[in-house]
Amino acid sequence: MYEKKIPKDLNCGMSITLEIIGGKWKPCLIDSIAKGIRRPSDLHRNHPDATKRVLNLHLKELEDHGVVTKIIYPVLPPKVEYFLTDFGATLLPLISHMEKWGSDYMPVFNELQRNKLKAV
Amino acid sequence: MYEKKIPKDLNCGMSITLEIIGGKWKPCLIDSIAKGIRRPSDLHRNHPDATKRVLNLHLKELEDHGVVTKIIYPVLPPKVEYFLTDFGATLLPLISHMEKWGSDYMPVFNELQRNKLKAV
DNA sequence: TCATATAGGGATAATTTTATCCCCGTTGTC
DNA sequence: GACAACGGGGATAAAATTATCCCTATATGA
Repeated sequence: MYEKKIPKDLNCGMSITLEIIGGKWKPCLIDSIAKGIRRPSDLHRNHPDATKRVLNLHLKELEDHGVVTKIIYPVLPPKVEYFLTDFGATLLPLISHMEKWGSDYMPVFNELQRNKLKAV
Repeated sequence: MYEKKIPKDLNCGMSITLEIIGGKWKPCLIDSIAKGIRRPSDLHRNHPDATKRVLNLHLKELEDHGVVTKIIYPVLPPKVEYFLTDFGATLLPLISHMEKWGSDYMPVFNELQRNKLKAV
């Protein structure tokens, strides 16, 4: 990504976890790649709300962090595929845990949001 | 927080989870409060790298999201305590999962960072 | 010949998050 | 009287993240 000016705190496990999966589309990307959606264009079709640009940036970071491997086939038109590394695969249980918590408490959360709106 | 202009996607469990615990100090705050550190000044002492300002903002959001309860004692000098709600307590296993993953892979991660620096 | 699909990225702007600085009022202590 | 501790927050700046727009290049099919 761009050059960062505030050093990260790497002593805390949580900050490392968030450094790796904290991007807006990273969990989705990891999930999709794990499900076999490997090509950039397919990933983009799978997440139309994200820009190609951002997906590329995030994929680059995931690659830099050792979560995915990028394979460029020397053909034309170009073909690229991303694969989850073994390291990246260790994230899957964590991601589903986070996803599950959010889904379980989505009703609670949305209820709160509605009440807040009424109060305002 | 400030007024947001880009609507959040509330269909995805992951986005709700990150909405709730995604702030820079939120997991630390939840963790500290769960451990019995309840007063704002104590929380600040516990996380000196964070500003009082940011801690207040984050605590406010945690309160709005129903994760903590704020109790203001009508005394002088003022006394305030935060408590984890039952809802907030359901976050604890998730947070320790994230914390554990980060700690487990901290060596791997730091090794990668070193190699990247050498390459540059 | 022209549109489309493929993968990528530069330049810049908008948005969001976090940091910095300084202020308020009260009580107790030196 | 001066000062620290308590909890809080306004105004503003910096930093980080994400969005928008447009361009490169090649091959295929209409």
